[in-house]
Amino acid sequence: MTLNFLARHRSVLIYGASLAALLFLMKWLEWRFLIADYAVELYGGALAIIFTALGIWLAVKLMKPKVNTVFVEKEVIVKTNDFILDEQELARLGLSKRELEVLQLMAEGLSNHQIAERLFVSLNTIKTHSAKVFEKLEVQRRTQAVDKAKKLRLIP
Amino acid sequence: MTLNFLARHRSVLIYGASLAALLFLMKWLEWRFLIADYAVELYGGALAIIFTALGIWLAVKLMKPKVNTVFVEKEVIVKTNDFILDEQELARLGLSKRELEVLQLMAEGLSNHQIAERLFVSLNTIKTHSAKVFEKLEVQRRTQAVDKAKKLRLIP
DNA sequence: TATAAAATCACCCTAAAGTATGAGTGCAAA
DNA sequence: TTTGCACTCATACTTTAGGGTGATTTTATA
Repeated sequence: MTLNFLARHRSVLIYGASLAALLFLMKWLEWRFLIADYAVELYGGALAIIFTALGIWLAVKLMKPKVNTVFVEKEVIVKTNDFILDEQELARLGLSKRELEVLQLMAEGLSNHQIAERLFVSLNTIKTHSAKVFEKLEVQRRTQAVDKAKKLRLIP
Repeated sequence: MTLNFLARHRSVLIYGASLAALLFLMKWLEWRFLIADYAVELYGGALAIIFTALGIWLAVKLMKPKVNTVFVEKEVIVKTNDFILDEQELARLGLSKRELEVLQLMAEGLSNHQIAERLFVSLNTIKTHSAKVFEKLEVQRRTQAVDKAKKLRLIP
């Protein structure tokens, strides 16, 4: 870490050290030939060097590494299954509320008998309704009715 | 060459010039406040602050900010109604190519007889395949098989 | 080459779906 | 009040689907 720092700021340090040395020499000569009246300059010079170093150290310490956030898009494929009843088609075909109900349950895979039980009616009633549904959808069997109803968006 | 040197070491030169100017100022102040003995502490304090700031400035200028690159995955929802076969589910259930074929035609509303004709096989073959499909899907009737297969994304 | 799985086919039987015909009740609109 | 439609239910019959058992051929893999 320190070695790394030294390596990277070699020029600055050398410059600083040279300047400090020069200052020191200048002061030393001045102090040698005069009394301590000029000790202030030496004191000031040392202070300058020390606090410069301190400032550098603080900056290094406080500096936060810049974070570069790169967003990578990841596609998530979602099948849209939002069903919206085609009221217009429903009206056009003239399917009654009950007929649609039977069709829906048919599509869910219920047998006629099961649908009858679900709706609290007799099996005959269900046969009647499904016959009517087939007639209006112009189909021959439940699988055809379901397929067509899905395509016409009558059921989800 | 010289310009290049100046450009690269601009901060250092500025620092040096600043230091020199400050030294001059120091000398000038020393000479001006030679009488005021109490000015030493104030003088020293100001010097410390100035050179700390200068050090920080120098560090910021010279130090290249460390850049941390962080990769963040951002999910992009792609809504589609295009049918995508769930190969995994298909494999899990162990549906054969032929079985899936029969299931698809079943969902289209074809009777067993019609499917047989379409695939150039006998009605018995279709019954066998559909029986196998029901077994693997754990259902009892074609409408149930179709409903489940759609939900499992085996058929569109 | 042997083996397992897929594909194909047959036959028997039952259950479920689908068709046809008819009837009764309730409700809303003309 | 009458009429038409939706809903409900019944009966009889036909067709289709579904379950079970068994067999043969084809295909791919170890």
